[in-house]
Amino acid sequence: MERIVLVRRGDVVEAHGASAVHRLPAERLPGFVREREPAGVRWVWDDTTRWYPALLAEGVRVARCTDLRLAHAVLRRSPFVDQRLLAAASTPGWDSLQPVTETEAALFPLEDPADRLDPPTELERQQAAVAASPERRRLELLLAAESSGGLVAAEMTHAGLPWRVDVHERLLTGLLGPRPPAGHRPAILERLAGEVRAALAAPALNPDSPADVLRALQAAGLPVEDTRSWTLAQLEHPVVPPLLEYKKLARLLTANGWSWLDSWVREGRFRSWFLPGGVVTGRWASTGGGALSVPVQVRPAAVADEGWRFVVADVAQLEPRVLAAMSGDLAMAEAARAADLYQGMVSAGTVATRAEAKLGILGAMYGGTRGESGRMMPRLARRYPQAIALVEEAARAGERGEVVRTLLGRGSPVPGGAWAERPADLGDPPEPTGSRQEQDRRRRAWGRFTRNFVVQGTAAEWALCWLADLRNRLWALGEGRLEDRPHLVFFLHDEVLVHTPEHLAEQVAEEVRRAAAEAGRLLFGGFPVDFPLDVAVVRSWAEAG
DNA sequence: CTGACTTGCGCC
DNA sequence: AAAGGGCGCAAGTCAG
Repeated sequence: MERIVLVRRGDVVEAHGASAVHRLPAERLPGFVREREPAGVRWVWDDTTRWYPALLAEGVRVARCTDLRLAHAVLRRSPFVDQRLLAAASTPGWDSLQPVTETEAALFPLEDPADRLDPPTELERQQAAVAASPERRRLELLLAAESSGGLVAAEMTHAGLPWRVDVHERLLTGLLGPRPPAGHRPAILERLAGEVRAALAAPALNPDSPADVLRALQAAGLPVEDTRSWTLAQLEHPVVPPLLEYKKLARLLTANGWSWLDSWVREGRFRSWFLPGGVVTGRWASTGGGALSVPVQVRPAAVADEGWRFVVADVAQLEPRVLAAMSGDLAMAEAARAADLYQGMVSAGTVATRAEAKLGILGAMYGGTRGESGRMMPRLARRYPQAIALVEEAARAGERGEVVRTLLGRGSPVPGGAWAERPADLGDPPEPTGSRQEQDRRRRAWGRFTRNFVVQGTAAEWALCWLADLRNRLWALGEGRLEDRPHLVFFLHDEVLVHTPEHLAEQVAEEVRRAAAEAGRLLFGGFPVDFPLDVAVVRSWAEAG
């Protein structure tokens, strides 16, 4: 497989191949890539977000790339890497390189810091670091998956998630009333605000101000310290129903109301940016429109095009299954043989009820030590010794300030300022009796983070492999441009949406399952753990699950 | 006025 | 019923 490193030099692009360097004007790049792509090329560039959108806009899709920014971030933290091999004058530049999104580019046409970096030499350092690693194979898989994630993310932004403004607006009008002029509350919110003020005898109350609401609740004699919905729901008072209703609808208005539509939906597509590796654990982040927390409430507006369908797939209980596999815990893997892992634990006699199983497993992965989930731990530790030992060891390592890693070698951050130095920095006077307790509290909190890191991060690796393999399978199902074939339009930790012509939907569903099985093999070889999917072929996202 | 922080809540 | 881990976002609040 030929490797071609692309380098921007002003308006000229240099393409460094194995035997030659081509220089071409930037606008000829799409043609250049299109021509060479069929022969099989791994394109190497500083950062997918700086190159790929322009190629996609010209209808050019690439099969493989190396994203040096993403790879650099992984290698710099990996305990599998000898950091000396990565060191260079430009290391801080690569460390601080940020992905670009269209809005930023348009608003801040500043000189790009990427232009001061040299991709060919960075590639050499990265290759040397991987080659010298005792865990070369794992790192290679992680880097390939991460780069592929960069391609998927750019393609999802390019295609956008089909979104029906008319459906969304009907939904808003039904719940809130007609769209009000700027600066005014929708009629239904205004009515609820009036009911809240009346119930609290507070005519000037601003229900959007938590502090204001808290004062009014306390003045009415209610014993509350915050205004969270759950807190309010515990109270017996006439203000509770209208206030809860107000908060729910106000949330819809501010998070996914008319201005959200104005900002994020264009030409029938919700377009946000997905940022692979945006979370320290390796999960994706997003920017623009809160793409990773699209409420169930508005999902009816995500509707496939005429003659098209969504294939919606999610993995049941991804993280516990990953924990079973990465720890090699055969007893837990046996419970995971059931489509419902928690039910499998009940069948095996480990716990009495599904609710207990869920509580115990979540507690083990998140570090819940109190209440029922804490009481469950001894039983889980007896039954699933390897799985529980893995998370316990990760927690202890974190408490000692050590780095932990995922299966493929993504390293956790060092605790840094998070626990010891911070109180002084904040001017928080260390109380003689409290400071030790505070330190212990911080240590335990970091232990909960590292405990979760190993599982969440390895689950993110599984999901990346799933996505990468699925991307290739989808491409093979169709012809023409990306958006004419079945293509990914959404990804959320353990769930994907594929937009596909209706006649290919069943094939897509099958490929989604095959890709999941392949991801399991890639990460865990022959270890007997299943990753069962819920797959639905639907017109609207709301019909799934 | 801007920017940083807090609060609360949506998603996994 | 959450809790316990990870996020993004909007509005209010407050310091400079």
